[in-house]
Amino acid sequence: MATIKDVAREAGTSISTVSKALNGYYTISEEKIELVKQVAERLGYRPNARAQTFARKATRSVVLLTGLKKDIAFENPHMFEILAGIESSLREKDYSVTLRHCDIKDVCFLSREIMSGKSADGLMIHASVVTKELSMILCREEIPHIVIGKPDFRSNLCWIDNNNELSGEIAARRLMELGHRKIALIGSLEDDRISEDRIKGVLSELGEPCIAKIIRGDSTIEEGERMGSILLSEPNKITAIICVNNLLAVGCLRALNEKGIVVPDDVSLITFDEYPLAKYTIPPLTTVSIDVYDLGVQAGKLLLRKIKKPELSIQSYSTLPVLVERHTTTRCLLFEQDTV
Amino acid sequence: MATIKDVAREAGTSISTVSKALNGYYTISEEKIELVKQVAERLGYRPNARAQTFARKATRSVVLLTGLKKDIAFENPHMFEILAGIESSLREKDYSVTLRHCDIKDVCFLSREIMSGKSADGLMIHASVVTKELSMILCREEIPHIVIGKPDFRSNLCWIDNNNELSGEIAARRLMELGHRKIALIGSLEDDRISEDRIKGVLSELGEPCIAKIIRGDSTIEEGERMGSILLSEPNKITAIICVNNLLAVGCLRALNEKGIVVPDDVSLITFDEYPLAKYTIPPLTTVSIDVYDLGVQAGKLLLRKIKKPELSIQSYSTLPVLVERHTTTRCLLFEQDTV
DNA sequence: TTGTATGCGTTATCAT
DNA sequence: ATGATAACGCATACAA
Repeated sequence: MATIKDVAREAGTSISTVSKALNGYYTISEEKIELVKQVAERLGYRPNARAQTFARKATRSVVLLTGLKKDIAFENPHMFEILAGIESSLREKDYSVTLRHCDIKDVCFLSREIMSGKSADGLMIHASVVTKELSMILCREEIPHIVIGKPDFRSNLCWIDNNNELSGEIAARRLMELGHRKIALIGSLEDDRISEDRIKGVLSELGEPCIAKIIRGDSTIEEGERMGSILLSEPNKITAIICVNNLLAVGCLRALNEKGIVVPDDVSLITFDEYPLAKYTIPPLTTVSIDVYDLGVQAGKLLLRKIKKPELSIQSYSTLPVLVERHTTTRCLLFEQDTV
Repeated sequence: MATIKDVAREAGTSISTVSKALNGYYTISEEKIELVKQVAERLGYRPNARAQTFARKATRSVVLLTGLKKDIAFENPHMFEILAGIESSLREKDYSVTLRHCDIKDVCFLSREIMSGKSADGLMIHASVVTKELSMILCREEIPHIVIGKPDFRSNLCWIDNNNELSGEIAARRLMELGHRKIALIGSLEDDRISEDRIKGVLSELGEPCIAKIIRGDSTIEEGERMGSILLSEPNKITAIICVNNLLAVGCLRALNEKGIVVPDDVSLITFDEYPLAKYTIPPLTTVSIDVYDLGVQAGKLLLRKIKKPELSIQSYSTLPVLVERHTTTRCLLFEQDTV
């Protein structure tokens, strides 16, 4: 295996010239650079990454700390989609991600071990494992980091998340645009923060007069179906329903089917996220979705900036939701006639 | 930041003693080991991983080469579940995985770059990006590797996969056990190797007399529905259906529902894989599934062995399918009466 | 059992 | 523009 020494000898120069030539220092003459590159090519020289890492005092890598228990990829594919995004933006700058399983119990120990052991230049940490203690450590020791998801406590952590409240607003606004004025809302229970945020957004956009009813229950298909039936048995005529997630929407769709109500002609239905079922229902669901891949891309870029300039204090970043209009929403003919 | 030098000075010994004490060399006396550990602890000493990596001439890491395009995590969560398994078995031995996007076009270049640049000790490569040329390189240069999935050509590569043919056999056998003798098979098109393997397994177990019909089509819900209807309109009374994958099963289930046929009382239905819909249908699907996480665990272990002993020539390994009996299969009452 | 000395392959500083 | 050389922090062969 050829080393930098061999290249230097063959090219008749010093190793420092070789190093500079290959790393694009502008103090080396064009001819030397050409020469060195040719020799390197001829000898099949590849810089030893381990030595580079050591000499440069930087690994050009970050580690992602997150739960990786069995079935995680099926229960939470979002995380891996984010990971794919992260990888892409890091790769662009010649950085790499390494994956590390992590409990909430050992996140502090691990973070310390990784950073003080210098096995990575920065940390990405899934919000589900961050603690206040960790937040202290990261900030006090000025560790370049970014949390994936919003921590559920106040801190100086740097985090990135999607904006569920905004998603709620977008869903509501779209229904309004389509002429709907009697809108019901099927939510999850109060301890589901995502659900609460979306509901908040919906309400802020809709205003009281348009809300026909809010109803909450467990986040399952069965509960969605139950709540859907309740909604339909009410005297107040509803023209559209917002379901706070996929499972509730599927359940609700079933309830509508059973009662012979045609979607979207009789009632429009809108929900959030692509996963797990949005495109498999009949008709496929209109949703307000997140570009999770892009979330990862942004997370990677942010962390890279923090690594270059640790004093930088970016705090948080939210990605924009997008409306994916499939086949459960349509113009409300009822009110259409009023306005025309 | 304390280095090994500092520890040596504080402990009043040499750095080599410190190194040995901390790395469990048995030539160091108990007392010295105790002393060194205490000093190290007191100084908060952490070995510099970059220096270790350099001195040891090993990174204790492997890289996973696979496609990571947008939406990959939703289209192919299996790969990430495997990844989680890989991480777990590597972590146990203090190794780590780093993730790297890779096209089929640049897999050779990348593999070479990573290995000759010494940025990893071994390679895991997804079958979808391996080529014959790559296979030559890996074997000729004796690169510790393992391919995730079976390469679609003969080679000396080391690979790991699940056994779809065996899955087919298990599905068939289970239906037989339940007393079914008139069984139909809904498959994907001939170019779908997974489908073909499963069909092969089913046929080998079932034998001609039990097969009522084989029908093939595109791997979509709609096609599954179409094929299901065809099956049901035949005069030959079917008591069970095997669908080669989730989408076809869901479509078939729809066809059955439409005709008012009750599953599993009138007809049993069995399919393969958990993803994407097996547990969301009514009733939830009985499937023959793969423990993908375990597939990853095994892959990790195998690669580790290859790294320790590169001359080892393990060639392939298959994981065992498991029957997940949910609610679309039941005993066949028709034939039950005959035999009792 | 312990210590000395060398090597690992680069990068980077400072002369020239 | 080029080169000599000192780091980088640890592991390890060998000497004691």
